Amino acid sequence: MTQVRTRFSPSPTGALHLGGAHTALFNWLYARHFGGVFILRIEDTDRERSQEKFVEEIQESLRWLGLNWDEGPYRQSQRLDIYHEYVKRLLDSGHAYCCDCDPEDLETRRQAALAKGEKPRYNRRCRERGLAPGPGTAVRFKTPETGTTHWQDRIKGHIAFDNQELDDLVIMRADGIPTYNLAVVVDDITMRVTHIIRGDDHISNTPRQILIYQAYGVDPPEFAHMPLMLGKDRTKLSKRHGALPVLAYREQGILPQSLNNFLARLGWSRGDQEIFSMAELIEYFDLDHVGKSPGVFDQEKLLWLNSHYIKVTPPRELAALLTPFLAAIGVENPDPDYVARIVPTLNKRSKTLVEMADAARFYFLDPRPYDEKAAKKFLTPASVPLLRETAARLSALQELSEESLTDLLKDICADKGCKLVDLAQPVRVALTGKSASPSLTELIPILGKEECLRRLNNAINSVAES
RNA sequence: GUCCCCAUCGUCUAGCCUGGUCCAGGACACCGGCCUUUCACGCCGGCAACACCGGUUCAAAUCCGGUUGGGGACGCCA
Repeated sequence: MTQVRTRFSPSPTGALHLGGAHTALFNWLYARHFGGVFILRIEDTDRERSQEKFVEEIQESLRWLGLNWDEGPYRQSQRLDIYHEYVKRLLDSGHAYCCDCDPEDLETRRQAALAKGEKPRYNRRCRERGLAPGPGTAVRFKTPETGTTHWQDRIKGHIAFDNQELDDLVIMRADGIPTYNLAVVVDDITMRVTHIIRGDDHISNTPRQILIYQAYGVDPPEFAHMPLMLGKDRTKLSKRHGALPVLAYREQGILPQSLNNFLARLGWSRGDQEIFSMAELIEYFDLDHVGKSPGVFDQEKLLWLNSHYIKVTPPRELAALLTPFLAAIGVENPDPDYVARIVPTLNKRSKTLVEMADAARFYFLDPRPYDEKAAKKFLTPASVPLLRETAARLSALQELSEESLTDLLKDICADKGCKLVDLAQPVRVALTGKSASPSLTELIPILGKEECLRRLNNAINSVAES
């Protein structure tokens, strides 16, 4: 069996979005599953809209997701000579012809046809004129006027188009730049791509491309058209649905593994399994279990996966990922050991690294000013004796451990005749500034005795002042 | 409009190819409860779907046809 070769071929006209990441992932997984080659190809034949910064951003996005490529990035803009040669071959073999129709005229005809509810199609004015190549002359593919073009799609099954439905598409513009359909085919032939996995919005391009393969006498690769990802309103996913560029998810504190797992499970499944490591994804991924129907992007599920991965990622590892987010709340260069210690107290209560950094604030910064509602409710004159007692006993405590602290808190309650919650909440606000936090018995040892005493006293003073 | 694709809980999906084990399973979300020093986690339970019509068959979520609905494509964009 020949080696599997897949490719991801974005056009750098914008940032890499979820949909792009989805197809990139499927191509990557398929290649990795079969020990094949994953190629990155930049389709930048649209000079107007292509931008170098997007080429960079796309690569950065793929790197973040861990979707490494084995070849490329190739750029179509640097392969013009190859396309010219291939166009010439089509011209020479009579599979293509030159066309000097006025683009503006064509455009008005198109609009008119669409307005009348007809399928816009080129009238083939130049098909038999035998025009010679030259300035102002585009090249069109001579599509067969009869017959059908069909293929066995690896996801959708058998698909057929009447050749009559296709028209003589432009394969090279008047300025000598090839169009998408020509460039893809030439690239996929020369790069020996074996499987084309792409969004099903490309289905209608496929018969045209197959015809071009046939004109070159080359067997087309396998096609697999994956269902599109839709927004909540079931239309093509876009910004309005809250779908963001891939890198925006990184900024929001989503782990790459969460996004990969999410994207993999959208359209593909393996029984009831929801959680997949990258290794499992590579091991199990196949085209046979890719569904045919489109899926809706569900932010909630992504967050659920993210909270899962935040929980299971080893503290040291997560600490490293969290550190950049700590910088955002003003904590620069924190001690890695200290961060690793706080992680286990926060990972069950955070859905994103942004949330986690926010919840970690009190570990680094003074809890004042206290959360207004929390202070009003719990830092009351009545709580002062409890805070004093806690400070006194804490100061006398030899060893800060969960057990000793649990005992300490319970003893105070027993002596003062109060419920644990009535003691814990004022202490919590004093130490963290909020009414919700990690458990006191795990946070106190991390803050340390001195710091806790300091905060307790500050809280007592703040009650006195108010 | 024309062509193409699709159709199981609100969402992601298993099951469909190789009809019966499915009065349809899992997960997210949601709603209860338990646990509990707060918030979470966790655990237990609940709600909730085979788009519709017809056909084939002893038997259909599963096969066939149609209807409806949704999506996509119709560029000298990709």
